[in-house]
Amino acid sequence: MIHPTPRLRFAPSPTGNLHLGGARTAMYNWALARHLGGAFVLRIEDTDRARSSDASLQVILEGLAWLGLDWDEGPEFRYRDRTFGGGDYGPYYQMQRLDRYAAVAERLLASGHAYRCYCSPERIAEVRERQKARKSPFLGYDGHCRDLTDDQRAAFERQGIEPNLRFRMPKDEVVKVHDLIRGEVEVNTKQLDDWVMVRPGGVPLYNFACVVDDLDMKITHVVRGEEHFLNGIKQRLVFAALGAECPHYAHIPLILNQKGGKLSKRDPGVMSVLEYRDRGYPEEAVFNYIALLGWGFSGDRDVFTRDEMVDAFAVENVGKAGAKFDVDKLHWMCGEYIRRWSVDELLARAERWLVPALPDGALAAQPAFWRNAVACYQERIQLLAELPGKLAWLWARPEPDDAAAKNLRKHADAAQWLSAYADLLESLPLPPSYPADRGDADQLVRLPSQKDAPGADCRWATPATIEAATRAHTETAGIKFGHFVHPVRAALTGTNKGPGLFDVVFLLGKQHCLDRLRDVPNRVQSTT
RNA sequence: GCCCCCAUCGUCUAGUUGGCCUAGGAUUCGAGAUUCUCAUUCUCGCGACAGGGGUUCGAAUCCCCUUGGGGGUACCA
Repeated sequence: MIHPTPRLRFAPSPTGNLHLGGARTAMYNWALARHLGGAFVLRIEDTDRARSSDASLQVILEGLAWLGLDWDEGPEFRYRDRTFGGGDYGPYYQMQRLDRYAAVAERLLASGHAYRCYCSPERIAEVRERQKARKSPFLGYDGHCRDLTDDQRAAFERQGIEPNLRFRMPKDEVVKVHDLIRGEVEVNTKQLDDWVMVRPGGVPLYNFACVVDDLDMKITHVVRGEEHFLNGIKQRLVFAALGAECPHYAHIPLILNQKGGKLSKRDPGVMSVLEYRDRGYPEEAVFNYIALLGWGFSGDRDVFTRDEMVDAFAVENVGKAGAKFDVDKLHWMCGEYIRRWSVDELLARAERWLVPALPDGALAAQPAFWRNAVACYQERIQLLAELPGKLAWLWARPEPDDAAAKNLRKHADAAQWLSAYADLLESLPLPPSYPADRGDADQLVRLPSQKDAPGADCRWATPATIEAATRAHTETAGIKFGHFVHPVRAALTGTNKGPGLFDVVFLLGKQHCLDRLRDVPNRVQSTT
């Protein structure tokens, strides 16, 4: 009887980074565990000592934690204010469970399900070459040591050859399995060879260690990539040899890169999840997006919370076809989440990118100012990392880009417009330029919306009053407002895009506005 | 080579027991509206049941073949 409480696990090997594919597998296990009210276990399969590294382990733990895939049991790990892991079925590192594997291996050896193999790697390779040469439909171990006599074995031992342990696969047997995703599948064991369970020296290999652990940890459902499908057959046979029932298996299709091939290191899709974090992808967006890779939340909604996902999730509904990774939609999703945040939330999330980019201590010194600055870009970014670059014109005099320079030259009178406008702004009570103390201006005025701008008694020129004055100015000067705005924005920000012009003027403050309006056109002309 | 799996707009998908599908949503792309630019928002549009055979009164939905993809075939996981 399978354990009554649903128990799922994600069992990565710390031999590389955690990419979106692995994260999705972890997520589906996590979601199913939560959906069923069971436990989510994290187990580290570190038996490949040559390739396992602590760095990889850290990336995996942190990546999972970042995405909010909290594990009930497994390695203990602190992330922000929470501690994950622990549990009564440990240890959760396979290299700490060697005695368990040895004990089970002994059992299998005694029952005849396993046998010692003394073949050298060279001989194995030779066998394979010969098989290939004669185009054998079967490639794999030939069972050379499958039926060694005691004498033969003793002879090998005397030579000092350390054997590995192989699993004695049934010959030509049809194994019928029910996969939660694939349905009924039949596999003939003649495709499979007697695979190695334990290396010479006692470190187990995947298919063996995995079964011992799934058994010991009372795992009820195994959700993993379809590359493990045949492993599922091998593992099922080990469970049977042990007289145990195997868990439910669900083999999900892989995530494909944009060309339809396997995810490779050079594809953006295979960045570590921590790289996504470091590039300013909101974790909710990444979570939401990868949930959609192979699974549909509903017919008419793509954006949902993690609780909603847990509520709706069923492995049976995961598609059978591989899904291609689409950066465009991920980026859209990121923008979608950023726009849904409050401005304060955005500011808090952006801190990590703002602090290193801004002058020392700037953020802490004038939070209201930066709150306004950031608010102007909430609808204009998809990744948090874009913020410093977008805001740079505020503290560094911008070099007009090509499009902006063009706007500055477009009208013959532009230079005059700018200097006249500088005179106008000079007469207005603009807030002082950053980093000077801007008084209460930033507290009183909330950008980019002018809805909650204060009334006429505000001692500062607000975007609304600046706009009114500007419109009046262009009207008397006989300048078309639409034409006027472009060179001004170009002079002030160096680009032809961005926030409303009067938000720009308000944020920039008096001195910077005057400097740029009076200086930039000269510099542009001199460089052309 | 052999084995297994898959197949709806460019992409992610809805379509669960065949009829309500002249195939729905999202994204991308195109057009328009709003507007000081960009962005947001809104409206409209382009765009798919891989092909061929069946079964059936009726198929995107069931069966077969072909084609096309993916995976496996380790002393990796």
